[in-house]
Amino acid sequence: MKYPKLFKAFNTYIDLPINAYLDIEDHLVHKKIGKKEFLFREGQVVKYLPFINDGLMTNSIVDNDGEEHVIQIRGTGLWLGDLYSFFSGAKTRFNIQAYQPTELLMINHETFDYITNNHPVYEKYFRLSIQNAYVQNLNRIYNLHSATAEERYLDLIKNIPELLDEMPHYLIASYLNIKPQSLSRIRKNHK
Amino acid sequence: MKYPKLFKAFNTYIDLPINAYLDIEDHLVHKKIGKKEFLFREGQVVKYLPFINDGLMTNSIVDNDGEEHVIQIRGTGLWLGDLYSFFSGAKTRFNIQAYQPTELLMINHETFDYITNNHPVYEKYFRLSIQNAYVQNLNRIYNLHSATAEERYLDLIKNIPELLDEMPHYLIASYLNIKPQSLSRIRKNHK
DNA sequence: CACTCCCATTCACATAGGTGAATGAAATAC
DNA sequence: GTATTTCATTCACCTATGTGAATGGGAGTG
Repeated sequence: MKYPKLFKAFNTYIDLPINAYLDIEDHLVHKKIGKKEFLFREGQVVKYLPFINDGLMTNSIVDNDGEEHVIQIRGTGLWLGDLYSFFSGAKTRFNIQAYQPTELLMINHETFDYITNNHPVYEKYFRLSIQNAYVQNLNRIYNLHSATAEERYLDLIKNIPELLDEMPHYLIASYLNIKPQSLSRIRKNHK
Repeated sequence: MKYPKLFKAFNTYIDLPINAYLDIEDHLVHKKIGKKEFLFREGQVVKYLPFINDGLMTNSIVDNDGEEHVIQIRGTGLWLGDLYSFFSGAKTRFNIQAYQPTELLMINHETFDYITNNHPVYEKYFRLSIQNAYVQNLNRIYNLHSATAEERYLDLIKNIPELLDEMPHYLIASYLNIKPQSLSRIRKNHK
């Protein structure tokens, strides 16, 4: 088994037979990208579903004032792309970017059709996976509504303690919907 | 055709053959609920996928301080439930509630299995539908990050002008992530 | 009709977080 | 190894939004 993390990811929502897993291994597009490198940029049509086999990535949008807003942060063992663009063929609004040297395993359309046709359990996996992501987003919205900046910060570092070392603080601030100065201020109170 | 709005909703993402549509009509659970009535409450396991055939509903969470946070507002022609709870059997975190007399068409598990087995195109519809909802949530998060309270207000009433007449302002304020007093202040500047 | 209750609005004041500038350390480039 | 750029931090000040109290209108109930 070449990619145990991918196998494990599938098995969080379904019981994936080992042969169904092995059938996907050689159809994956393997890609490495470096710090600050973009995987996809706003305006492109996304041709792959990317799994982060090792690394750290952000999904962000740059607004009209040129300010970058980090919408999602995802690390090793998770997917981060734009399902909508992949399946609809529409141009993506998002910038998907690495912030550590990152190793990706990517599924293209051909592979997606191949594996879902041969192993319907994959279809179920992707449905459950997106349902889960959908609810995560609702929870994120709730969090932005109900928690203070300080609470959001404490929450985040509780969940991903290594983030402070692995990602520029100004991006963490953006994800928390505060300015870097405010993040510094909050951190000062928690030393 | 009893429910043209439902037929139209299906046809936003797929081409639904009329016979496939007719096959669902008599399996729907029809329900009417009144102002302020709950469809589902936090802690319940959601047994239906509800389509709003006519009316207006909110999805909200009450925090530890007893404050209600409106996460979603949906009107006629849209779905609003908890897909996650419906498909996983987990208890929902959300309160789904009407704010106008509301007429619902609901799909239960038996009907869902029946129609997706007989007409695979429904499977595709629900997958596309949730992908779309997922991206809407990302956009909502972006909006909360990048727009001021005033911009969010103007955006909202541009998209749903009737909302101000049909829903208590304190809930609109909650959806915008501001207090009712702040909504009043903003509205004063736009008369 | 009178009595509540609920809610939108306004005001005065409080505060979380934003802003812009200054500093220095670390990373990157030359 | 030095120069340059990037970024985290701090500070003083500012502003959008929150808070709590007061007011009055409108809907619902008896």
